[in-house]
Amino acid sequence: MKRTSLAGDSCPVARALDVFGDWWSLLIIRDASLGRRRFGEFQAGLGLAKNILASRLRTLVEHGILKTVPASDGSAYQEYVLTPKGHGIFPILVALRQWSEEFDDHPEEIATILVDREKGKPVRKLALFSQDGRLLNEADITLKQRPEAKRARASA
Amino acid sequence: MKRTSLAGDSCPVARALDVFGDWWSLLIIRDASLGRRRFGEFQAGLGLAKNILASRLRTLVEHGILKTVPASDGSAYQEYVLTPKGHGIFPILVALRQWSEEFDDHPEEIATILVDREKGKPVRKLALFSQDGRLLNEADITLKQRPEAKRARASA
DNA sequence: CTTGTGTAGTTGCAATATTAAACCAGATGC
DNA sequence: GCATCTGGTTTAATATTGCAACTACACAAG
Repeated sequence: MKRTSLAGDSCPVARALDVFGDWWSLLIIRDASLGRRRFGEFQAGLGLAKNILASRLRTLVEHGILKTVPASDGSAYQEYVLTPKGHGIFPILVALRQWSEEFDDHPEEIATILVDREKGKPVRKLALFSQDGRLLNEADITLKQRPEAKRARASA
Repeated sequence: MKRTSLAGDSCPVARALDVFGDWWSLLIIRDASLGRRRFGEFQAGLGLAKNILASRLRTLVEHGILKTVPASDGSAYQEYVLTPKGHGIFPILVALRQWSEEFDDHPEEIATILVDREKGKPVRKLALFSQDGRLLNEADITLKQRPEAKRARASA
């Protein structure tokens, strides 16, 4: 009766959700990407229970999204920072943000906007392009079975 | 002691997660975007308990992501289809997929690839551009306080 | 070195959510 | 009309979440 795991699923969306698809993980990752590093910072900023936070940090570290490093202030504590795999989640956060900006019923409650650091102007919407540079929308794409070949069989 | 709601949060990421950030909603939306419409299709395809599915469908309809329509086969049953707000989640699904494709520890278990329908070639990675067309990455952006930010609690 | 305070958790318990399975009503098919 | 299919709801067991209390160690002051 455990919560059903999506780990072995063949769908990459499900596989991603299996790693950080719970109620808090993406918010922890968001805070990490904003520079929060310490257990107490996450706990105070998110307002979640400490046992839940400890559990989430543990699994995010296990999955290689966060790693622990010695505290940057020279103390004996540790800090949690994003790995490259964790930084790879950034586009997902942007996509979530842009969906709320476009479709939220109360957009006036949104406090911040994403701007490019150089010019201070809002960014464009994330866009999907074909290999030859055409702009694609949902109707222009389809799923194809992955060619099973690829990896050299038996790396012997 | 209820599961803490993120609905009133000022962060657009949290607001999006409040709507479809649970264990099953995004998978239901994924299936809907692949053309699944019937309760039984979702239930069989996802393998989740029927009461959970019923509950999720109800809240997704309440949030305006799905709507019910008369069955397309002329029967007296109803079907669930994505609204424009629901179709707007598509880039999030793409971002999740691309993260798994790039960072999953067992990418050989991923069954499908996303191709453009016209040429049948894999799509490019989602990309974020500035208003004047420069390609941006995580380090090139920053958050700015929204000018007319109204009341709200908590973080960025 | 002793006391006090802050940080980072763990533990125990109550409340809530998820699951699986049984049940049920209306629609469909024969 | 009767059996079956579809789309749920109900019930009971189990798992997860949230909260509060507790602990262990770090650090700072005296």
